[in-house]
Amino acid sequence: MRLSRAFMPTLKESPADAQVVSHVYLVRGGFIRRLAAGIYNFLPLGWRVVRKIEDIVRDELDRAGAQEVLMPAAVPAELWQESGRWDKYGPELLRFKDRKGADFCIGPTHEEVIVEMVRRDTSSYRDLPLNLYQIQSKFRDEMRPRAGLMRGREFIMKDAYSFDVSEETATTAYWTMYRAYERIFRRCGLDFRAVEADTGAIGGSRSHEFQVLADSGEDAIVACDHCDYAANVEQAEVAAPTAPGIAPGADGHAAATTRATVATPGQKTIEEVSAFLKVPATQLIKTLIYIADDQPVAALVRGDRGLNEIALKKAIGASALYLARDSEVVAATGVAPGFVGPVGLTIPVYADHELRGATAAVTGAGAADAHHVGVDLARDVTVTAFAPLRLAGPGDRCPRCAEGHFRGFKGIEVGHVFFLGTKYSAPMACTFIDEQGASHPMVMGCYGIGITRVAAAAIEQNHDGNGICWPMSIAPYQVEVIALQAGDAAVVAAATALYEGLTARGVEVLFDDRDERPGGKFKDADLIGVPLRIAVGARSLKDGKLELKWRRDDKPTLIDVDGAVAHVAELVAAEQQRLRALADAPSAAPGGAA
RNA sequence: CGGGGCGUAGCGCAGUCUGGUAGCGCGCUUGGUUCGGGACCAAGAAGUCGGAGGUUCGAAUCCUCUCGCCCCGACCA
Repeated sequence: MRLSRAFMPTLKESPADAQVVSHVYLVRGGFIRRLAAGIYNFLPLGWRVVRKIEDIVRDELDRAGAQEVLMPAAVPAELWQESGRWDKYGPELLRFKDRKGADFCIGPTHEEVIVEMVRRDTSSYRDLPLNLYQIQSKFRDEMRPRAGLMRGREFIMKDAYSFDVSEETATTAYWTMYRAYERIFRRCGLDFRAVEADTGAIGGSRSHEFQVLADSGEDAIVACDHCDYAANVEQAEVAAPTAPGIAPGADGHAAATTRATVATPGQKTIEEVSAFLKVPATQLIKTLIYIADDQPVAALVRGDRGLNEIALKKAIGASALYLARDSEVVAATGVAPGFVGPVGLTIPVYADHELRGATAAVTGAGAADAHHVGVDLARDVTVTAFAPLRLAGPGDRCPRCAEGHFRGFKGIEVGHVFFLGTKYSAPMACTFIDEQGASHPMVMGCYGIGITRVAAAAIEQNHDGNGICWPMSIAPYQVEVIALQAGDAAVVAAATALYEGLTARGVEVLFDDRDERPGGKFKDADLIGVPLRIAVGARSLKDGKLELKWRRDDKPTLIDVDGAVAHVAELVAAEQQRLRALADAPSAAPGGAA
C-alpha cells in the first residue's frame, strides 16, 4: 500500500477521551474512530489487524477440528425465552421490536441460536461430537463502555460451542479448546496466563479465563509462585487460616478485651477509624450489608480484607446479590454505612473463616458516630455461618501447595472457556439418541475470544513512548518502506523497487512515498508500529546501502541495496516462523502438548 | 444506576465567574524558503458556541429543560 493513496489519518495530539495507551495509539495511528459510546469504525489499518487476528483464530480452530458458521445478529425473543435468559439477562441485552411488534435482541452471545441450529438437524450419537464457531459483531449495552476497544458495546467476538455425548468427551473437547487458545495467543505474541475463573451469567461448572498480563488490565488475578495454580481473585481459593486473624496483641498491638463503646464522630472508613482509634486495620471487622435475593444479610471480613461477592453468594446460596444502597442499610440495621456493626443484628450474619475466634476486635457500634472495641465474636455476635468470604490477594498462602504464596497480576481477559454441561441443551431439548435408543441432552461447552480486545491488549503489552510495536503476526503490515526524499529520483527508484520486489514475494508492505519531511515519516512509522522498517535515503543510498530497523530496536543497521529484497523477505519469513513456532510450546492443559 | 466533570472550527483548548456578537495551537488550502526524527514566513478557508425554551436592548456567557460524552464504583469477550 502506498501511503500517498491510503486512508490512514494520523493525529499528533491524543483524543481527549482516551485514557489508556491502546486507545490513544489506535486513534492517533488512524486504526479506529469513535462513532458513539463504545462503538467504533475500523479504518483500513485497524481492520487489517482484526483480520490478522481472525486468521490466526480460524487457523487454530480449524486445526482443532472446529467448523466455522455464521449466525444472525438479530435473534428472535422466543429463543431467549426458551432458555429463560430473556428475563434474566437485564438491560445489557439490546432489545427491539420489528415492524410487526415481535421482540428481538441483538445477540450478546449465541448459545440459544447454536442450540437451535444443532438440535434441528442432529439427533444421533453418530453426529457427535460437534464443535461450531463463528466470528461476528456482538452487542452488549454496557453500563459503562470505556478504554476504546478494551470495553466497547459493539465488539467482534469469536464464539465456539461444542456438543458431546458425555461428560468425558465434553471434557476432552474443553481441553482441546484450551490448548487451541494457548496456541492462538502465543501466535499473537502475547504474554498471557490461563486462570481459573467464575462461570458468571453464562453458567456451567468449569471455566478458565485467558488473561493478557498488563498493568492497565481490569481483572485482578493471583498466581502461586511455587505451583501452577492461578485464578481470578473472584474465584481464587483462600487457604484455611491457621490462627484467628484477630486476637489481642495482633500486630503487636495491645487492644481492649472487654467490650466498650467509644465515640468516633464522623469516622466512617476503615482508614479513618484505624487512624482515629490508633488501632491497626487488621484489628477491625468490616461489616457489609448485602441484599441477597431481596433479603438483607451482613457479611464480615477483617478490616484490611476485601469481600469476595461471588464467595458470599455461594455461602448464602443466593442467585442475585448486590451491595445494599444506603437506604437499605438503614432499613436493615437502623444505622447508616460507616457505623454498622455485627453486635445485635437481627439479619443473617456471615463471617469470614479468618474471623473465627476473633477477640478484641473493633466494629461499628450500630449507632451513629460510635464504634465498639473489645468485641469477642463468639461472645457478642450471633454468626449464622462461617465461610471463606475474603478476597484472595498477593502474599496469601497458596491453597493448593504447601510452600507457595500468591503473587498478584493485572490482566485483560481476552478469552474464556466454559464447560456448560446441559445448562442449555436440557431446557431447550437439544438431545441425541444413544446406541440403546435412549434420548439424552447433549453435553456442551462454549468458548469465546474477544477479537477486537486482543488488538487492544496486544498494544497494552507492546508499545513505547512513540507508538505501537506490533508483533509481526498481527501487525497491519510486515514491513514499512520509507522513501526519505520524495523528490530524489534515485531514492524514489530504489524505494519503489524494494516495495514492488517485496510485494511480489508476498510480503505485506506499507510504502511511505508521501512528499513529507523525513521527521514526519519516522514519527508516523513509529506510531503505526510496523515491526520492520526500511529507510531509503540519499545519504546511505550513495554507498549502495539501505537502513533496516526493527521497531523494538534503537539503532538501524545498514544493508546492501543489492539483494535487499531477498534479505528482507527472509527476515520476515523467519520472524513469522518464530511466532508460529511459539504455539508448539508445551501446554498447561492435562495431557500436555497440543 | 449512584457520585464527579465536559460539550466552542476536523483535533486539542481558551473565552463563561463579571452578558456587548468568538479566539489560540495543530491540521487543511495557496505561494515561497526548507528537507535524516513532527520546519519557517506570508496569505487564506473553516464554527447555527450540543439542542430547545426563557430572561435581556443584547446570551457561548444568566435561568429551565433536554441530548451527547468522559472519569470513579456494582457486569463481561
